[in-house]
Amino acid sequence: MKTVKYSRQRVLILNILRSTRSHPNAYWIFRQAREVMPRISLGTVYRNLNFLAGEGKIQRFVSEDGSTQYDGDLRDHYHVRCIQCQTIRDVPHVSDRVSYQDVEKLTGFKIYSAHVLFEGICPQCLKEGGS
Amino acid sequence: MKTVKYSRQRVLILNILRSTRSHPNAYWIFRQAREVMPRISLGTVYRNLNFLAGEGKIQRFVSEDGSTQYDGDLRDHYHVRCIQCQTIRDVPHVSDRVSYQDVEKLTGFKIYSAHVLFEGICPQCLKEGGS
DNA sequence: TATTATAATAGTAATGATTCCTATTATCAG
DNA sequence: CTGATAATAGGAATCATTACTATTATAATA
Repeated sequence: MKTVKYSRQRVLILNILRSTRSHPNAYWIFRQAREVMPRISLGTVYRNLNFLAGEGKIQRFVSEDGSTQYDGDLRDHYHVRCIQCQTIRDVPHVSDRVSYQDVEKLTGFKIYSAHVLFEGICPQCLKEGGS
Repeated sequence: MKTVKYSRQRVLILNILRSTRSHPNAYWIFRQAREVMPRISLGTVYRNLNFLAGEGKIQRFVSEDGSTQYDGDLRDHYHVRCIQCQTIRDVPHVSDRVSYQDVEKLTGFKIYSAHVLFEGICPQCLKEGGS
């Protein structure tokens, strides 16, 4: 049987992701990791992010600019993206819940998860933009 | 002032997208377009898809495999993706609505749109998979 | 603690989607 | 019909991600 080995690299990557509230991409995580472990390779970062996502230890989602972003926060929450500065922030709690049952009835799918992404303009850009 | 010119290519691409209920990627649209206009280039397809999305004439969203998919259906609707065969289908109507106002209060963002993506296993794969 | 099978790594090459560049062509206002 | 210029075709360039391979680190077991 296949035994998973928790390398120092794997543990480091998971810790980096858990210690930030942002939703970084692989390259950002790579640069952070280099500060601690100067010879770690970008391929290792990608391999582990995919592994951790497969294990359900982190969340991944694909952003508008084509790159993938990762989230160490597993609690069920939604996201908002600013269409001007591209920042992604968490939505801490939303009163309305989208009903899995309704969707299952309508589509025949067995539903396991839902991703909700709002788009708009963040307070910062609203202030600066003027409009 | 800049006058927009509606080239035959642009019109063709929009029509292809409106005549399908699938959510194709740029390359699929390119192949369809070639059937009608054999010298059209992939760059033209990309340029026009971006243009049409900017005009609000089509919707675009980024799929799990990193490629972008396009949708000619502008009515407000949700999507379901099958995590096995990767197909994306529309969810025709959902009773619960996610409240923009709540999100605006919680985040300070001005919200313009929301994308909802459910993930699960489609009827086809449920049947074949057995589990 | 030492041995050993193999999972995981570093470094680099390869891939694939998308954008950029430029000379040429098509569109449309007058 | 004509001129200004928006848009195109084709190909090169870019960027994120994956694949490849020889080497190293991990963890089960003796």
